[in-house]
Amino acid sequence: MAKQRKEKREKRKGEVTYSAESYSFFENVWDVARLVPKGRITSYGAIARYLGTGRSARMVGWAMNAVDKVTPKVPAHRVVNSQGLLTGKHHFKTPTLMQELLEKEKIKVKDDQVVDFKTLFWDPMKELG
DNA sequence: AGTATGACTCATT
DNA sequence: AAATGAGCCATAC
Repeated sequence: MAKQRKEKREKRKGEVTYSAESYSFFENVWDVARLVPKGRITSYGAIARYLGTGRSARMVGWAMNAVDKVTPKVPAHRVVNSQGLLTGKHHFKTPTLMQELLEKEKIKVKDDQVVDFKTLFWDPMKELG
């Protein structure tokens, strides 16, 4: 029994097996995240709102937590919180990776906060809808 | 099965 | 202007 459970777990890790609803939700989150242009950023809440789930920004965070398990890759580093703060940096391979990736795209970061956040902000509602 | 926990956000104080 | 509380809802334990 324990073995079965373990196998189930492994499978889960490798694939994306959520309930039908959350499955599409996660997929949508990733899709939107992938649409964020290089050198721009967006926020969890913006994605949530674009998907119509309004206040479930936390779930967007959960979706980001799962980007390891999914392809093509999702530029999770381009998703920050509503203030432009790099709140998710501890979930990257190294705590500094997120900032490094951003700086690679000419996005300046100071004290874990994106400089010119307002200017660089990419709103899916505006850009897509 | 119920509680705790977030890569969040908004309103209120 | 900074701190606090409440809403959010899928996972983890």
